[in-house]
Amino acid sequence: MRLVTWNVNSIRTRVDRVLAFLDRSGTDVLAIQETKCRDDQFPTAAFEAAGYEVAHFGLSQWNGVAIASRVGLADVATHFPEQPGFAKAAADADPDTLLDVAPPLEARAIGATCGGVRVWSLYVPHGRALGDPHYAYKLAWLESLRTAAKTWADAGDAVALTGDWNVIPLDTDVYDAADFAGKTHVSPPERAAFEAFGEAGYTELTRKFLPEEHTYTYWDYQQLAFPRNKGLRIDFCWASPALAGRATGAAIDRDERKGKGASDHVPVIVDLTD
DNA sequence: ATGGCTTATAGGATAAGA
Repeated sequence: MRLVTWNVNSIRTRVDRVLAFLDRSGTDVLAIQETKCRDDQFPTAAFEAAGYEVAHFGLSQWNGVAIASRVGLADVATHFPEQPGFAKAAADADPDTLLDVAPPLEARAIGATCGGVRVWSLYVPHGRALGDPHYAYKLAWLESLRTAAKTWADAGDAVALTGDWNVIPLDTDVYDAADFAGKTHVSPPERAAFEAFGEAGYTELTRKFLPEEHTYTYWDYQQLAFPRNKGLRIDFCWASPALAGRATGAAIDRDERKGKGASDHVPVIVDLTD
């Protein structure tokens, strides 16, 4: 089974490019992030015409996650257990006035069982800045996900946690680590929250097969980042113990960043035996 | 060329991204 994750940065803008990728890549399951639309706006018919079932979870123009599969799509979940919510208004307000009003859930996780694998398409919160409420939200989100992931691993489930993790795990995963000093994505708490999945028994499959330094999955739209190869490695696939041994390879489709109308992220591919 | 941000929005200044 070929499993791909791709932050498409608007599915409505990118649908032709995504369908062309599916057509040529042999993808069985595509985990999509940043669809930037509501469920009723998602181009479901185009995916179905290409032979894929789709589950999408989108609440507004922000975030939005989906799974497209041609090997089955069952038991869809639009959040993981204890997934925290976030609201700017709530974050800005006096905590004492919030009492026990829970911040709303964001569309950042969707899970489905595809071809015998429990696939989660994940869009980890950005964090915005160290000390920002969104940064605390990011760490809490990752901690809750790790707790859930540990229970799945302990149950022996074949789980793929694949998506845009918004963490740069190593200094060699960024064009210039000095440029990110004091910013999000590289802070020790974020890196620890990411590596905690390894401590929970998971294996990051793209690192296993693509260990070369300065291997990127994202290039900013600004300042000629792609022609200058000023990229980041932030899209990953963590596999549970029951799944990791089935991995046979990984690839990053760098060519997808070329040309007009590219997303700022490229597809990240892993191959799994049945 | 791989080229100096891009996307969405009760619709154009703002929020968000990394």
